[in-house]
Amino acid sequence: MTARTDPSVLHLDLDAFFAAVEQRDKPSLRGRPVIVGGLGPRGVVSTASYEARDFGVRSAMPMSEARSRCPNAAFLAGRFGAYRAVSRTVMEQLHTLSPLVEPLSLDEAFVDLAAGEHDDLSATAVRGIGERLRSNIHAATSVTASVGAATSKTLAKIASEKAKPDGLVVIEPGTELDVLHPMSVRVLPGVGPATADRVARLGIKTVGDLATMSEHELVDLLGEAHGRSLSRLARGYDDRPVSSERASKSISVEDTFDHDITEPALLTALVNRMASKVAERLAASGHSGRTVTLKARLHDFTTLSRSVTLPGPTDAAREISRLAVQLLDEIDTSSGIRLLGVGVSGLSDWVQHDLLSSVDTDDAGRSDDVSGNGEAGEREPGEHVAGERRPGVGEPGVGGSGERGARERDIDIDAALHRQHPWVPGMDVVHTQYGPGWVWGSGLGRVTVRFETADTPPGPVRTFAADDPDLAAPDNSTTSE
DNA sequence: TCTGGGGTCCTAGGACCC
DNA sequence: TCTGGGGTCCTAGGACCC
Repeated sequence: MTARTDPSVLHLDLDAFFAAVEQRDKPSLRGRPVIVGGLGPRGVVSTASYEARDFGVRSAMPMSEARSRCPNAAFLAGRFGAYRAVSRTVMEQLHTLSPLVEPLSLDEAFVDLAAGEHDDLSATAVRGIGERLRSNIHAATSVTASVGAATSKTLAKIASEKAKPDGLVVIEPGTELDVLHPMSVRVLPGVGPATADRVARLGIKTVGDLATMSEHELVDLLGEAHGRSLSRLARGYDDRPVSSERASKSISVEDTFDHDITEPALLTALVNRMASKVAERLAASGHSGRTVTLKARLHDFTTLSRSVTLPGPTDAAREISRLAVQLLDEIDTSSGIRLLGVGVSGLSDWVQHDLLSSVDTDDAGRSDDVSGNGEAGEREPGEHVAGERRPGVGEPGVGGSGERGARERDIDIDAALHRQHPWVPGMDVVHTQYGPGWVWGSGLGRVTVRFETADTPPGPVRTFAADDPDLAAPDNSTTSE
C-alpha cells in the first residue's frame, strides 16, 4: 500500500465504555463516579467513568487503591453481555462507512474509508463523515464516541485520543510530524514503560528525539523488529493496512484466586475445569490446536509457563486436561499459587469430529509421544488417543497425577474458593413484583436491589433475602474481558 | 488488600536438518 | 582433524495492548 494523501484511516474509541454503558442502564449513577472491574481482593479497575477519573482512578489500577481514592464511587462487576450488544451496534455503524473495519476490542476499531464509497475524502469531508458517525452512534446506543482520522493508523489513533471525550480530530495531511514530534514516545504503539525507560536513559523523551536516532542505534538498543518499526514510526512512516480478517492464534482461560492455593488436589481440579472451558471455546470457534500451555503465578508474582506440543491438533477436553495436569506436575506449587491458566495455541481450522476421533475423545488415553519432535509427525490427529485408561488407575512415570485424577471429581471448587454468593454488584436481576433492576450490594444472607432501567428515572432500593424465590438473574455474563 | 483476563508479537537458546 | 551457516521448530519468558 502506498502512502495515503487523504486522512482516510478512521479510528473510533468509545468513551469510558463499560462505565458509560452502566450509567446508561442505571440512571441513579449518571453524573456519579462509576468503577467497573474485579471486585475481589485482587481485582483491578477495568474502566473508570470520567467522574471517577477526577479522583485519580485509572484503568489497571488495583481496586484497593481505587476504593481508597474514590470511596463513594459505585463499584460494579462487568456485564459483558450488555457491552457486547452495544459493541455490535457500533460495529454495524462502522460497516455502513466501509467494508474494511478492523475491531481492536469491544470499544475500538479502525475503518479504512478509502475502501468505502466516498468520492471526497478531503479533511473537510472526513470531518463530516466522522461527526455523522458520532451522532449516529449516540442516537443508537446512548454512549459517546471519539473519532480520529489521519493518513495512517498511528496518527488516526493519536487523533482519537486527542479528541477524547466525545470529540473529533482530523490530522491534516502534511502536518503529521508537527503533531507527532512534540509528543511523548509513549504515544507510539509498542512503546510501554520498559521501552520508554530504556530510551529515556539516552535522554530520549519525545518522538522527535527518537527520530534523531538512526535505525541502527535503535535496533542495537531494542532488538531487530522493535527497533526497526519504531524508527519508521518516529519518522511518520506507517503503511500498515486496515485489516478485517485476523485469524486467532490462541485460546486461553486464567484465574487469579482471592488467596494463594497450595492444596494439590484443588489445583488439579482447577486445571481440569479450565481445560474444559478452553476445549468448549475451541469447539465453539471451530478450532483445534497443537500446543497446550499451563501458566502459573506464584505468591511472589513470578510467572511460569510450561508447554507441550502434540504431533497433531486436538480440541478434546480430556486430552487438554491430561496434558495440562502433567505440566502442572512440573511446577513447584508448594509455596502457593495465585494464578493458574490453561491455553491452547498452534490453532488450525481443522474439523476434529471425524470418525476416528469421535470414538476416542470421551476417554482419551495416554500419548507417549508429545514431544513434537517429528517421529510421529505423520500420524493423523486422533490416532494418538488410541490407548485405554481406566479412571482412577495411576499413570506410571508422571508422579502422582493419577492419584490426583481419581480424586479431583470429589472437590467442590466454588466452595473451596469461597465463591458461593450469586449476587454480584452491578448484575441485572428481575423481581416478580418490582420488575427489572440491578444488584446494589449483597452479604449476610441479603441482597439489595435498585429498581430502574435505562428508560426509567432513578428508582427505589429494596432489600431481600438472598434466597428470595421472587428474585431471578437473567442470563447475563459478568465474565471479564 | 499492590499488581485482571484475553490476547499479540518478539527474542534467545537448543535441537535438528541440509 | 578445531569448531560454517543458514533455516525451522520448540520452549520459556517478557513487553505490550485493550
